[in-house]
Amino acid sequence: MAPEADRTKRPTRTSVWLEGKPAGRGRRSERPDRPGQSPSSATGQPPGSATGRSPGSATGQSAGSSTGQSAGQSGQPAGLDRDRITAVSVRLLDAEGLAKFSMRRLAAELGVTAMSLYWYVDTKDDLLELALDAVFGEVRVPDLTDESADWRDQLRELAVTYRAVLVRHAWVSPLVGRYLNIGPHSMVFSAAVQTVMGRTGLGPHGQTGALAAVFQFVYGFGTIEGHFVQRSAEAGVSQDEYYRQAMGAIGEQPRFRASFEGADALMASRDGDTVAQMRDRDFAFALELLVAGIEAMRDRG
Amino acid sequence: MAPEADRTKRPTRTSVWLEGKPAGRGRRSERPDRPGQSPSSATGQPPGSATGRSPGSATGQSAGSSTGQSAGQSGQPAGLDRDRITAVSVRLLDAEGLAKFSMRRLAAELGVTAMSLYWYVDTKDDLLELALDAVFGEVRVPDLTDESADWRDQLRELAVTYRAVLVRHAWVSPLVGRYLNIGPHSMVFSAAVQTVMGRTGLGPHGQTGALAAVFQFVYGFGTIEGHFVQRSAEAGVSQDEYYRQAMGAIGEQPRFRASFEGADALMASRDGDTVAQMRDRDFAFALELLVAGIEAMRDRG
DNA sequence: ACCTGAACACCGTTCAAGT
DNA sequence: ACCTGAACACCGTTCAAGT
Repeated sequence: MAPEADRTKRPTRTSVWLEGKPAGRGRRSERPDRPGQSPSSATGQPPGSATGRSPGSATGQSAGSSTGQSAGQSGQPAGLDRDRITAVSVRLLDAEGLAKFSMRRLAAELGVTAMSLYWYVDTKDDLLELALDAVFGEVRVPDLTDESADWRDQLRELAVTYRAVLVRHAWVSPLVGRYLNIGPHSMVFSAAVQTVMGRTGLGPHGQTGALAAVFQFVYGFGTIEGHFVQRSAEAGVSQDEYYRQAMGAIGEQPRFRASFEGADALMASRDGDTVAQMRDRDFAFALELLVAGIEAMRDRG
Repeated sequence: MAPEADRTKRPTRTSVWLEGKPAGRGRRSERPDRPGQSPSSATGQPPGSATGRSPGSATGQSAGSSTGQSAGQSGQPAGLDRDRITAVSVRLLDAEGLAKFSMRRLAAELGVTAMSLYWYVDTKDDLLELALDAVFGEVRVPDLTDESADWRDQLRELAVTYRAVLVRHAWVSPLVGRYLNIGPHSMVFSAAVQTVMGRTGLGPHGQTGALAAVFQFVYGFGTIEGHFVQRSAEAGVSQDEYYRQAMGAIGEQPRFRASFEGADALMASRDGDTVAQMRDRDFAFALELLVAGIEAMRDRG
């Protein structure tokens, strides 16, 4: 048989978590060539549960350069491993954003050439998947064995903790859409979500619908909020100052004069609140709205 | 006075829509150097309303190469303008995705060099903002002057049409978070959203919270759905086949055996439905949940 | 007024080679 | 086993120059 045209350069394999070798230390794997995109992405949230091997502290502190045994210039060691690479990736993504994150930049931070990284991961996407799952390790999952707990409280806790992750790590949002999210920490989170939804009293169809309502809302909210927080920080001003400047800039445009009463009214109704307070209040209200909505749909049969 | 250090290469100016010259044909503008990020990004949705100059049909058909008067090799004309560039950008973004969209690729499609484009826009970001607003021209806005209309129907219509845009153009989602969204079409949409929220009977604070609940949900839902649709298309298989393959690939992994009953149960409960049907049902249920939630919060005072 | 060529400072990734 | 240098095929953008 003639060699099958070799299709594209890289055989499709949609997730680091679907590698040949199980626990994944180093070593370029044999790339099982599996297709796929998870049910999570079809319905809005991942399937089962899993155990998590912790990747050390994902959010380190020193943002200088290579910490520890750097290899200098020539040949060997350098003390790399997936966990360290992942941790430094998270730090870099937090500090400089997804757009500026590159294999070369990361390698420099680790005191190594870009090509060294390819011993530990197959692609940049693999690295981002690892970073993504690492920050899902930050979610606080409620005690699911507590039979007496109110599902409303558990749902609120999951929503709040998911929002916090999205805001702390603005780069997470685009990746959630991009990958399977079947890493160990992601699985713990989505298993918790499903368990809690199971306690609402809704039927199976209602559960998936309500799950989408709640967590797609949190995803959207946290995404926009994270962007805003990051932009203000990059501009070196407070969120309130940033907000004020933006409103001013838009208001100055003659194009917008006519259509600006709504925003002005909103501005006026602030009553001295900060944008952070306004956002928190919106989030809290929306969450109560969703809980009330679940109850209403349940009572409706 | 000495020249003020010249900060970065490009003075900050956060939106094409905040250019010096109003209607924006060609000509590198004088870059007013304004700061800002809109209130929309703080609260989740833009401010006022606006009128829209239509950029021709944003979604053209011929996906070959330069349509019409191409300049060949040497000097002049080429028949470029912002509307044509925007329309071709949308076509290219739809066909090949945000990741593959480049100034050079677009220029080739227009039969021109990349540098020509910089006569019409200052940056790639400007171009993406124009494309983004162009597809917001696809939203169907309900008749807001109809006093007898039910706000529930109008809210559903806006949600459905926003979802459709996000799914048809998967590249829209990351851009919504990135830019101000103060283009004419975006403004029409958000003004409609605010008008309809004003009819729910909620107080001002409730309105912004409920607005976030509904439209951040739609944003999240449409984002994930758009990704899934695009991935299936790229893989050249139906959505159902794609879903099946993904489940199979994950299920094969021993790591996931233990944690897979939940997903299996979900799989079994499908009863022969397609993933598209499941998604539509989830969306519809979530939307009714949100409407019921708004009513409950309103009656709660 | 509108378009181009060459150049700068980047990318992700492959491959053959070093130790 | 782990790391590197050189190279390939790309990026966005600037600048001086063409017509």
